[in-house]
Amino acid sequence: MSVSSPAVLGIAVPSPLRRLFDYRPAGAPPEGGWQPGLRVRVPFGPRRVVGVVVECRDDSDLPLARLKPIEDRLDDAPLPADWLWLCRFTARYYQHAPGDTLHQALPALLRQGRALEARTRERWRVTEAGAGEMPESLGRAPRQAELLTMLRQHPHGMLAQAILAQSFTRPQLQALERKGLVARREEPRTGPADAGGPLLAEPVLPLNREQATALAALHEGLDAYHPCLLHGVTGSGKTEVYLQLIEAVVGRGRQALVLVPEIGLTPQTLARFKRRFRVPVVALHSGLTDHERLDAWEAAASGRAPIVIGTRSAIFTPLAAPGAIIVDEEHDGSFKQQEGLRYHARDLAVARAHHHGIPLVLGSATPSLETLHRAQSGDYRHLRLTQRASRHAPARLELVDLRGRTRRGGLIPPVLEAVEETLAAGHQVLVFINRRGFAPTLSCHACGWLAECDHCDARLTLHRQPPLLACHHCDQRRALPDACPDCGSADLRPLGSGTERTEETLAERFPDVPVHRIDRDSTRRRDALEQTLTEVRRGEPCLLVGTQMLAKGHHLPHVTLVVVVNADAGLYASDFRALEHSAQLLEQVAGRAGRAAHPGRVLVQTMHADDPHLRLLSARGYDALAEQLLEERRVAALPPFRFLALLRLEGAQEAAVTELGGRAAEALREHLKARELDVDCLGPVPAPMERRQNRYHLQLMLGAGKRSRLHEAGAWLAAWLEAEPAARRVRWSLDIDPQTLA
DNA sequence: CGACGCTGTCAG
DNA sequence: TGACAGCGTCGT
Repeated sequence: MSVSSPAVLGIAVPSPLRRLFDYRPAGAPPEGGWQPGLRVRVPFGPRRVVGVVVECRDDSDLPLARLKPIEDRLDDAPLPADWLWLCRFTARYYQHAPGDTLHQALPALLRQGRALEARTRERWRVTEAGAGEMPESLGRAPRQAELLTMLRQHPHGMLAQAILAQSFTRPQLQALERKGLVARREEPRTGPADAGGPLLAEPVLPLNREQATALAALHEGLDAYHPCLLHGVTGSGKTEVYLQLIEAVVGRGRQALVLVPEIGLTPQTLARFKRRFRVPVVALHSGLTDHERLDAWEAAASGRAPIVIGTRSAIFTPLAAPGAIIVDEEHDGSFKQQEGLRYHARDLAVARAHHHGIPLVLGSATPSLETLHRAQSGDYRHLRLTQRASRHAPARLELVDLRGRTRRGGLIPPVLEAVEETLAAGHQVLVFINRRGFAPTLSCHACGWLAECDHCDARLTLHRQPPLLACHHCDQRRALPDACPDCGSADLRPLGSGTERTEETLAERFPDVPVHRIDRDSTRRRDALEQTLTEVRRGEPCLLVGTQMLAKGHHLPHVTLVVVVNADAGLYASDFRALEHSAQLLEQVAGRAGRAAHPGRVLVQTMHADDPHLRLLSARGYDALAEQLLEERRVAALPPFRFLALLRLEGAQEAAVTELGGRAAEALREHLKARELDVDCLGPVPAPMERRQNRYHLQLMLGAGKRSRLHEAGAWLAAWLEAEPAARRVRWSLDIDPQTLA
């Protein structure tokens, strides 16, 4: 087959510019000819960068003579086509620069130009000759003789690493190799995908009727795009369904990709997957080195890794034989990247499963309203798991009215009594408080002064260990003042409670019981969280005080009382998703209670015990509230009934940001009117926290009933901004399907 | 006079 | 985004 050579290569280079750059091919084309997916090194301005060929064409907007030739070709074969497809889809959908998108989706070493090759390890074993009698030639080489003896005891050979660890040397190995007594072999680092034999390393767990029905439904569609919401209460055994689906997928020689929330990729979760299967489970987490990450990427791309499990960015892992995608806790906010390329891994999972024609499972006890809506409208199959393994009904939320009650460390007397009773019964208590630090802020009792950040429109949080005032939105840290900077009074008092203060109060009140605090400050040390949880799982009575970190994933079978210090944060927030997220969080926290032999109680402190949403959640649970919220969204024309995009603008000078925002809105409105596009444009309005890190934040909201219209308007706006000189002094980004309006 | 920082421009 | 040029300020 002759391969024609294109005159022009459209190349994605690492830059925020939303276009490809054209180059002329140079040097020998690879065996398969020039193709999208090949990496090249190209001159770009004063730099040399690694780019990826995206288009092979015969013409360019520029005269061919003005195009620079590429400097170097880095690959013989293109990067995986499924990966390139997803990157291009992502760049288009999120209106992001193609080069930047591709680079973000590539392991660091590939980004730097490193070759993509299977990383191997070296195994040595004795040859037939070496297995016979000890040759005389080794009479004067005692170490070689010892080495040979050792290798003879390992019929499957030994890794070079292990041999060298026994203080043998490489020259000794090579000497034996020259004598034909031992041989070396390179083997893949992760074992071969299929060594024959059974797939499972442990038996499957028996399924209840609902699980069996769900699994059967999933089995029906193994060869087609088949999206399902696996809607199962905490403890209903979603993971077992995933595991048995994966068994079927891998059994057919395909690969499964599992996405989990950032907080969900715990050693425990991973251990459960690894325990079940005899095939390699590749985990992609933040702790990997660049080499390990490249290794994992290669293992997935080559098909050697049948099971890939990872957080948000793992959606960009290429797969040789995709068989299913599972998104666990699909409602979790960590699937949405909140800066730069603002993609949602769950939504990309949907697109990817559709592209490959494979099943997709979105699992959650508290599905996002988006997913719930699509399940109800028939886009997704709705599979429910309502039974808990423990046979106790999920704990109901009991609302505790805070009005007019004195609080100690955030807790009122009847709640403290409930804590006492639970501890006395030999159980554990979890106190959930969504504020780090000692207290939300410091105030002057004489004049009402509040400690505020110099760089943000925010209060400084009071910390006690170490004692300081810190801003949770920027890096400002200040020493504690001795007196009020306004009136000089020395009567400065903490206002409200954070984890540190609640911990302190509880430790004073219950001196005989250990109090463990779990938040970002206390678990900064690696493994600190796992250590504490191991301790807690031993089951001795104790108190756990923590933030969101505690709400998700972790099994705490001895906790029978959960206290939510304050449920009001999301109740009346301006963000239209705040209530949904609050309800999900409360339900998740409640799910921590009473998983073992004892039923649980969940006490929810609130200033708004009469709030209808809160009452509905308490009386009838998340599903009922979700129905209500969906109805409200429909009436208000908000997602999932309408599609949104948010233009965020930020800059050091307020005037420049405001001016640009105003003109962008005006230009867009004119365009929408002229083209009769059914898209509305709200703003510009200051962002909820207008000043952050001394930068002003402004936003413009676009809404449309049809995705294609929104897309068109967004693309036009991005193009306008790129062509606008004033936009260079203001940082701007387009957030398609924004998760929060902050 | 050179060191430094700010701003504007350009990238095929 | 990042490299660099052009320009102004400042310190010795």
